[in-house]
Amino acid sequence: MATTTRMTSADEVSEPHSTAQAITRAARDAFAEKGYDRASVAEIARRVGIVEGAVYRHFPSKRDLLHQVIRSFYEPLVESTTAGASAIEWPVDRVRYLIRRGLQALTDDRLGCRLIISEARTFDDYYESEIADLSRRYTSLMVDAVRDGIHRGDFRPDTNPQLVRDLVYGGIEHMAWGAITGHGDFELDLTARQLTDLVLAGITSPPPSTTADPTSRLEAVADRLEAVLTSTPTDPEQP
Amino acid sequence: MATTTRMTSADEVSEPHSTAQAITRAARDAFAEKGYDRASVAEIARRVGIVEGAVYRHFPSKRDLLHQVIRSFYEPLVESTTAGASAIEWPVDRVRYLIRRGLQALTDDRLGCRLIISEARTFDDYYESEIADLSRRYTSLMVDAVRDGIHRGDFRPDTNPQLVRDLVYGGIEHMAWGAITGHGDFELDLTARQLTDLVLAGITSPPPSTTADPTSRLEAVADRLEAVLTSTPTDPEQP
Amino acid sequence: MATTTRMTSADEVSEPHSTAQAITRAARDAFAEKGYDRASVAEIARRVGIVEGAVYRHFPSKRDLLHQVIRSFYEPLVESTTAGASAIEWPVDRVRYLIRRGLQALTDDRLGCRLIISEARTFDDYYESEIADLSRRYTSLMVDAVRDGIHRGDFRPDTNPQLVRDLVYGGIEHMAWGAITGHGDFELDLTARQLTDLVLAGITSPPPSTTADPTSRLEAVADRLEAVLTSTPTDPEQP
Amino acid sequence: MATTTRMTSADEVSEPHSTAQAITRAARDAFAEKGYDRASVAEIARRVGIVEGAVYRHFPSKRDLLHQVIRSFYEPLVESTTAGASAIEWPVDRVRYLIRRGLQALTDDRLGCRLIISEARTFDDYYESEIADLSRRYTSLMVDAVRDGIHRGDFRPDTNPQLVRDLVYGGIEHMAWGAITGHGDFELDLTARQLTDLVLAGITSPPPSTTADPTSRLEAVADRLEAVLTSTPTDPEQP
DNA sequence: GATGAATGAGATTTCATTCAT
DNA sequence: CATGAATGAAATCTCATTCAT
Repeated sequence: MATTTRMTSADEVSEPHSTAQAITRAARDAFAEKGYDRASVAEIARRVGIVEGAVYRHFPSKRDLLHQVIRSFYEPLVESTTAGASAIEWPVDRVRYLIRRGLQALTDDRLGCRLIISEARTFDDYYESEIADLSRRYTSLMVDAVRDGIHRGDFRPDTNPQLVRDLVYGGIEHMAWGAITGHGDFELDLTARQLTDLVLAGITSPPPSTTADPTSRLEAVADRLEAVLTSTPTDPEQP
Repeated sequence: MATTTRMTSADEVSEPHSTAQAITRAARDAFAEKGYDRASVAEIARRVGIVEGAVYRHFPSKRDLLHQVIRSFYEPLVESTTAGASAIEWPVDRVRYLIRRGLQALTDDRLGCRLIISEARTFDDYYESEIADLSRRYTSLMVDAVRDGIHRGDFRPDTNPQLVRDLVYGGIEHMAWGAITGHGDFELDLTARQLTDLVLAGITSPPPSTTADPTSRLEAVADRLEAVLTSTPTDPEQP
Repeated sequence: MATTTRMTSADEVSEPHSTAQAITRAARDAFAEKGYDRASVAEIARRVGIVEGAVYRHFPSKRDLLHQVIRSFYEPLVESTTAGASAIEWPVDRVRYLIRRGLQALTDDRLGCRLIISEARTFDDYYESEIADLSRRYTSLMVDAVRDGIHRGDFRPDTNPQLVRDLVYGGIEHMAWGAITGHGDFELDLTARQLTDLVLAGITSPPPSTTADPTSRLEAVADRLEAVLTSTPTDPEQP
Repeated sequence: MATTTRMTSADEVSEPHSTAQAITRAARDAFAEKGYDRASVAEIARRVGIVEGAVYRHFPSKRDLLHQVIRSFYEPLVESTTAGASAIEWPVDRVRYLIRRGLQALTDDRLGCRLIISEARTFDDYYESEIADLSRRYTSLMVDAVRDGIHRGDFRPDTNPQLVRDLVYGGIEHMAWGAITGHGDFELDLTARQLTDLVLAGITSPPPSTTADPTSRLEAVADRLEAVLTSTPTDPEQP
């Protein structure tokens, strides 16, 4: 029975309604290429090889189709990223992971990313919609990681987690446009490392070896030692 | 009488085509609120209080109107920012200025920013257009500042200027959306400082005063400790 | 039942898109009556009994509709005329046929003719279009016939075939306007004969029949005169 | 004073309202190039260098402007051709003249001719208008010439004058299109001669030596001669 | 579920014409 | 007479959506 369920489930996942999936894919391409408004249902149907009306057997409206398309790309991304992030204990590593994962998504499915970047936010009810939830869940992973890092003392206490989130995801989007429009490409590993280094360098707590503070602390230590040592002569319990 | 005529003339000069300007403003609002595609020329005309066709007396096409609107906002911004940046010698300060100026623009004219962010890049010929030029000129200010800073040794030699540009302007855009859509606001001065600090901390070279000095200071500390320790036995004021 | 189905199928074949055909017909009428520019798509749709937009389900543009309309009339005409002309050996007969066929077409479908005459040539790209090809093919039949006749010695060697073509088809067009606009009609057979006679008389080589007859008769006259004169001597004995 | 009046008059004639004339000329060009419907009043005004509304100071409507334009070209042509034709006595020469004059007009002002050919006839009230009158007057010159020729016995009695008119003017129009659209030019003198020769050959009465009539006349002559000759011997010395 | 045709509302754009100045 | 702005009607075309088959 488990097997049966699994297979059914597998079927549904891999090919639930082949037409519906084909429409979703065609819509994703069309929306990503021309934008939601300029991509017509007729064009999507043409890409699939069906007639316009047939689209409405699977999706109640064009707008619903957009939501579906975005969800089908975004949901797995959010799920997998959430899972991946929650398995990493150290905030620094989690930030590193989130940045790399975000860039990876961009490399894997630029059209999907373009959709989210340019179309998801264009509707009035965006912030009440399911997509907005996904977006919030996704970007809050970074906020949480940074907060966590602040708590643990890895990141500066005055770090603004929202700022880091805007910086990272905004930066990725900015790169995305260069990559999507073909002007300027990026190398995943290198970019991930550089971006991570920059951000971490910007928010990491004064590391033992890098800031001025430690030196003064050492000086303080030295002072104390000196004080102690020079006071030793006056130390009572001298044998 | 001559004076009167002159004043009228002056009025005409300072406000040469009040209708054209009114259209530009209405278009900016409409485009920013609903997006280029969903804002109709009819609506823009209604905002101005003229009929649809009258818009075409002043602008040859809807698209041209968009270009005009964006340019009228972007061009002054680029000019003033270029002027401001070129007057600042130190890269660190220039980066600080560029970040603050960018956020300032966002505070000053959110609708204009929204337009650039969400509409300027939606046309196929974007990268061949005048607006793309403005955009390149604008963001290259940051790239140049960072490059300059690398040359002078203020920024790490392995800093990627394009990455910094994407990070900063992408980050600002990301904030912009939050601010524009009303969800989440930001305080200019605070945000500018935090963003600047983060980025500068991320790219600034291990400061000459923090790396070199500490060593000598540590040596000094060591000397002092040594002195303290070695002097103990040879403590003079022995009773 | 199979038969019924087949017949239906046959009907469908012979009248595959009744709406498209209805549009073509309505467009032909409207274009012919008011001219391309002054006949609106809305009017054409109204004639068919559908809404404006429905026309665009069948024809991508108004202009394309015009082309289609012209082609659907012109192509068969050119084909059939070409076939008819090529079956006739003697140039004189071929010219006769072409003239009659041209006038016949005018009688058969004046609206179609009006379209070709007044609308086909109004577009800038006319001479690069398919319709221009048809036109050239059509009128070159006359040019070829005349050339052939010159070769064979039926027509004067100094005949200008292009001139004949312009004369005949221009003349037919001129008549067409009279006929179409209702002012002045023409009787097919009579006009065809007169036109043919005029043109042939104008280009035929000094005809064996026209020269020979009078000559022989003159010869006869001469004979008689000779007879008379020569009989004079044999006539003295007149009392 | 007489001088003043004359000069004013002269001015008015040579430059009655320079603006009005400029508009007429610009309109002629625009209408001829793009057709009446596709040439806008704005474009005509632009060619003149005035604003749209100014056109209406001189012409009550666009349509009226067209009429004016056509008349200003057609009227002189009709007048001069009428005068020229009426000065020629012999029908053959008159036909020759009319053909040459028509082709000449085409050479002199192709745009004007194009207007008449393609625009004058497109209005519903064409046949009630002044332009139609001009057209009738013009083409009837040929009809009259042919009729005259028939009366005098120069042209065949079965010649159809209307047919000749359609042939000649239709033929000229046909050539005109080739010439106007740039495809195929023509040499005035040669074409005029060829066209005239063809038409005259087609309608001229069998010349003294070619037809039946002369033959019978010759026969009559022969009869008389015969009579004379035979009677002569018996008739010489009549007291 | 799919088809093909149709709908109807709305988009951009054009343009002859008017009118206050 | 000319200007410049505006009008309002109409034109072409697009498109999401519906529906009988």
